[in-house]
Formats: sequence, structure tokens, C-alpha cells
Amino acid sequence: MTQDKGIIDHMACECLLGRARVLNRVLTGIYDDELRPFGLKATQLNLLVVVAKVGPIRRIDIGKLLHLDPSTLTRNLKVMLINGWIQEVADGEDGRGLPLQVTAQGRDLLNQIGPAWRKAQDRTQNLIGEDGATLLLKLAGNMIGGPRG
Amino acid sequence: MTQDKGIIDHMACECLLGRARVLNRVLTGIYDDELRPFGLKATQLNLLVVVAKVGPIRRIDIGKLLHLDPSTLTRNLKVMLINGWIQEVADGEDGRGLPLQVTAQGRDLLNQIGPAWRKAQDRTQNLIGEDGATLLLKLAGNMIGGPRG
DNA sequence: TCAATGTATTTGTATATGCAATATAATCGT
DNA sequence: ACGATTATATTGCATATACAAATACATTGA
Repeated sequence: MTQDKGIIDHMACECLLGRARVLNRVLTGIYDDELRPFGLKATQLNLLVVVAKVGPIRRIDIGKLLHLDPSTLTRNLKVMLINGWIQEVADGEDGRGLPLQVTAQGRDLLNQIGPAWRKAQDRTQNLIGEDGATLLLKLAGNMIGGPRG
Repeated sequence: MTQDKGIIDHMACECLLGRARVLNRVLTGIYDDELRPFGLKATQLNLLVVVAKVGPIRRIDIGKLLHLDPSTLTRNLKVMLINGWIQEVADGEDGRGLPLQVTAQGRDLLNQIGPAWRKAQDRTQNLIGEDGATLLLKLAGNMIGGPRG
């Protein structure tokens, strides 16, 4: 019985995933808040930025960069295609799925969003502190592009 | 133009939310992996643990603890009610929604899960390092129970 | 060439999440 | 006691996420 209380207390107080998920929700709220006037969610901004920076890029490679399942990308990117922020480009090399690149409209949107993103970034930095920000960048930086799972 | 590239590069390389979300996906994958034999997801474990530790507790108070929207809790907890891991308790004080508590079955499940949770916890600790784990606990620890948003 | 294998995408299904609006219950002011 | 306000929960809607299975294209080996 004391054993029972023990493990549950451990899971309640020390679970790294629980903390990561709280952090994720709080931060997502901050960025979504600042992005609301622009009609896109934080997740979509992250995707748009990647496509703008390293595109043309296939879905599978976005997934490897950001640890996202291909099926998730099919659906998330569909909204962005419909909104005209990104487009498929014909490369004539592989018929299994065309690479994606940012559109002029998408690039304009990114530039308009710049200050709002900065505001969210500053709010987050104030919340988690400089050491928190540094470590978060380092931690996930090690994961980006690494093996899935 | 150089200005354009500048802000996009910043958003790609320094976005704290982007990193938090990658971290969240990777860690969720680790815990889900270890929990798969038990038929519940990591999110459900986090909820079950909270209910077991501080229940009976109302949905609204779970939300305040974990920064979760009430509507999210309505739906996530419904699955757990159906599975018999938690139950509503009549307290006769407030008709707007009964507090939730863990069932004997839910408590058994938690105890069975203990070693798997520990394995996921260890895998995570190895991945993010001791300083990463410490900071993650501290960071989100400051958020738990704090104001929403 | 063509069958076998491998890779990229999509679809089906289930859970996770938040906002806006609604419903319902409690409380407060008079 | 009653109307107004507040608090809690739910529903409708949209997006986010992953696994399993199906699909489509590519590559390889005989």
C-alpha cells in the first residue's frame, strides 16, 4: 500500500513527459495568441517556416526534420495548400509525391508575422528564463533531423 | 530580401515553440511505446495519475493543474470512464459536474504500469541528460497550478 | 521484362487540443 | 423570492497527432 502510493507519487511529481506536455500547451497558447490576427496556428507557422527555408522539400523529409508522421503531414499541409501558402512543384524525378515550396503569398505572410512571432518569442523567454530557452534550443536541436522515435 | 531571409531564418532556428513541440512529440513517442502493452496512451496515464493522487477532483480543477481546456477534459476523461479506470462520485454539493476519482481497477493498472513508466522515464533521461531533466521539471513545475494561458 | 522488394503518400480510425457557443447549476443583489 | 451574474460542463467545429493498412511509384534481381 505504501508501495502503491510511492509509484503514483513518482509518476505525478517526476514524469518528464507530463511536464513536457504542460510546457507544450502553455507555449502553444502563447504563440497561437499572437498569431490569431493572421489566421494561422503555431503548428502551421512551424511548417511554413521549414518549407520556406529548406524547400522544395518532400513530406517525408519534413517529417524527418521535425519528427512528424507522414500521415500527419498529408493532412496538415493540405490546409496550407488550400490557403495558398505553399504549393507543389513538378520535379519530374519521382512520381510518388511532389516536393513543396513556399508561395509568394506564403512568404509575404511570414514577413508580416515576424513581429508577432518575436512578441511570442519574448513572452516565452520571459516565462522560461534565459537558461530555459538555451536548454530548450539545445535539447530539441539535438533531435532535429535525428532518428525518429 | 536579406531582411526577408533574416526573419525566416530566425523563425526556423530559434523558435522556442518549435523546439518544445519536437521535444513533446519525441517524448510522447517514448512513453506511448512503453505503454502500448497496457492499452492506454501517455496522456491518459497523466490524467489517471492526477486523479489517483489528488482525487476526488472536478474537471475544472484538473484543467487548472495541467493547463487543459475543460472541453478537452470532458472528452479525454470520457474514454477513461468507459474503460473503468475512473468514476464519478456523488458529493451532493454541486450539481454542475461530479468530481472524479480513481477506481480499484484504475489503481491496479497504475501499479502494473509502474515499471514501464520507469523505463520510459529512464530512456527520456538518457536522451535529454540530467540537466535537461532537472530544468524540465523546474520549468513546468512553475506552471503547474498557475494561471492559464 | 517482370516479379519481388522497397519507398512515399494517402485513408481509416482513434485520441488530443482549444475556441466559441450553449446548457445548466450556483450565487449574489435587491 | 427572483432576476442577473458567475461558474461548470458539454457540444460543434477545426486542427494536430500517430498507427495500421492500402495505394502508388521506384528499384532491383533474375
